[in-house]
Amino acid sequence: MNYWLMKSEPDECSIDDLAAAPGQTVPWIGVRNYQARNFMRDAMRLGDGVLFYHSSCPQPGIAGIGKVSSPAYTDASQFDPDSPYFDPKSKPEAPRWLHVDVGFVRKTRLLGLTEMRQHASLASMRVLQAGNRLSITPVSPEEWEAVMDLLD
DNA sequence: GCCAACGTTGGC
DNA sequence: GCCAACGTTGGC
Repeated sequence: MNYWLMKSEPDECSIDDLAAAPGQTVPWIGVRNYQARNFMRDAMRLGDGVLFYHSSCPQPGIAGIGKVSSPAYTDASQFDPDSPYFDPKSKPEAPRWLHVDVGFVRKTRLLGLTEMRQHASLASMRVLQAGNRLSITPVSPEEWEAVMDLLD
């Protein structure tokens, strides 16, 4: 069992959108960063825990809990010229980009970024490191537990 | 809207 | 394979 923090812009998909989605599951399409892709392809397992993080919004922070609900599979949007995620260099016989599905577990209070920074127990989290831009980052069991303690 | 960080691209 | 230019992310 692994744990992850996954960033989503609430304008595109908020924790409420995830809860309201068919099957309470959304395909995590649009990842166009190799490190993040490799996490999905090589390290994610069904049932892994997900901290659902709202980014690029007035109140960035952890907004809920999700879970990995599919293995990694081809992201079809890379072949769609009308998609903002279109990648003209990706070939159907060798797809570059993959994604998993993420399922809803529960909504939490918003654990804001500024509050996260105030807790020494979270100081090691990748999302808090200067210059971090990765949309998917691993979370250690200790970090996961510390977040759960703060959410309860 | 600013800007720091950092990944990607492409010329050489 | 180096590295400057450029684009993107994302908090503020």
